[in-house]
Amino acid sequence: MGNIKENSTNNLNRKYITNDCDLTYSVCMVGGRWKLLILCKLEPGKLRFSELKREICNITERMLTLHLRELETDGIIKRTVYAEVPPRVEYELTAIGIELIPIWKQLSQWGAKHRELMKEVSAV
Amino acid sequence: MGNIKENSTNNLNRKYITNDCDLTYSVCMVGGRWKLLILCKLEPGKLRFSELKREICNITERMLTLHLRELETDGIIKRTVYAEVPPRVEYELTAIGIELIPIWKQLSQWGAKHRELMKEVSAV
DNA sequence: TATGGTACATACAAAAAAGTAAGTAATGGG
DNA sequence: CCCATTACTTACTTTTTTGTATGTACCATA
Repeated sequence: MGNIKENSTNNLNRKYITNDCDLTYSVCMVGGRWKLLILCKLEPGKLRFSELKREICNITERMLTLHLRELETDGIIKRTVYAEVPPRVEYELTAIGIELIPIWKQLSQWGAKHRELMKEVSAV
Repeated sequence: MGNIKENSTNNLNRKYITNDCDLTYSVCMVGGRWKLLILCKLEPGKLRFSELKREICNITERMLTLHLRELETDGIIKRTVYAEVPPRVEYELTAIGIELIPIWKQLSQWGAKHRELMKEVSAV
């Protein structure tokens, strides 16, 4: 997220893992703290920076910026700047980003089911 | 992974996010560096600690232990200890763990497609 | 008695991610 | 000229995750 050390074991391991496994690669791509929340908010359509900020309470501007940048770099969202003052910037899912949606739905359902299951277990 | 500070903003935000969103919850559950690789290896069936270690080159015993513990705590894998010397411990997916498999497949395909796409883009 | 294998545990260090606080550019309106 | 608004930067601190190195229990076998 900030600077990474190119030759740290940590970074080399990340590369090794994501090269080796498409699944790990995918999860890395959306693994940041706020990324999925951002993507969820963008599902219905375009949103401005300030709208995202308002919708995701607790996120700081810095975190929002960083995650948006990474998602953009990874081609999952598209950023459009309008030459106005004060500035207007809109974010939206790209085609490949939209392809994630049906998969999310399933993961989401799995999560809900898992959550229920854990509740039952801890209740016993 | 180690000790977490219960009332840090970091931890409170994690809780807020995972409570709010089943999707983020799911991804958190498999978000550790080596977790998905471990789960992939377990897909065909039970494996011993040492077998996992051998199959996932570069992983340290500490990391393998930590991730296995978390996956176990989260009910995604099951740990069976045999009272032998030297010890034998086997790991396998649970029912809810197995339910993740079809979702992985799709995510994996998405990842492969995304990877191709990024290659094309950077080639231009 | 020393050695070896298995599946860990522990103390510590390094790296990365997340969060805090303050500042910036541009310009239209008062 | 001063202030407000928007979408960010930047420098810094804290927290969390990952990695390194070493140690442990158990008993069978050499």
